[in-house]
Amino acid sequence: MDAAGVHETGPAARALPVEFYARATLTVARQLLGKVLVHDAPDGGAAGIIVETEAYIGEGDPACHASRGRTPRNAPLYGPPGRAYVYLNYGMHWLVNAVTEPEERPAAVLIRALEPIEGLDLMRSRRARDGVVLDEVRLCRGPGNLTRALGIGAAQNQVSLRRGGLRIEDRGLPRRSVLTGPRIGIRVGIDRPWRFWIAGSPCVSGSGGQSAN
DNA sequence: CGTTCGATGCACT
DNA sequence: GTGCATCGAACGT
Repeated sequence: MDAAGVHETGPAARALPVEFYARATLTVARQLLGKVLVHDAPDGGAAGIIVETEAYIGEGDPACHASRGRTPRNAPLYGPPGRAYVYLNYGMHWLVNAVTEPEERPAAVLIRALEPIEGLDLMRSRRARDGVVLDEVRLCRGPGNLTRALGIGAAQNQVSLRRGGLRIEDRGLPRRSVLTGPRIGIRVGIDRPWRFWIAGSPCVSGSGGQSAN
């Protein structure tokens, strides 16, 4: 609560509660669309609207990191919901997930793309490469790109998404129509339509998206 | 200890 | 559409 004890209006109030994450992963993946991923880092803050997600669910999902059982690396998947699971992929890209489901049920939602809304200049400088200026649409398109733009890395693994520098907030943005289709960038489990994105958003990765639903 | 390979991004053909 | 950069986790000797 704030000083007046009336109503809390800061970041902590807008951050999604643990109950949001402690549900079926497909539900969380869909409902994270339109929410805002925020990272207040030492070198500055930046934020964007989540426009693309993918669900990775349990040891029975061959594309989920938990498919071969619990390991030190994937331990965050087995931990409490509402925390971040951040790991290095292909030796160069940090990918950020929101851990879902009740504790001990390994599952998470991969954040794949954002529409940048805050800290655009900082994002550009973080992503600057050979002096090329990136347009807003490409700034956070792709899971490895958005972590770089937001300054997310190993230090954010397992942090709470409810308080602290890394948060996901509900800012009451208007609901937009959602499409679903197969997950991309994986070689197994492509039969499951567990990718979700906001229809028509230019910031969505891959083809941007025609598919069913 | 060596080998494989991945929830990618980007340049290039 | 193909190839490559780059590295640590996982697994098989």
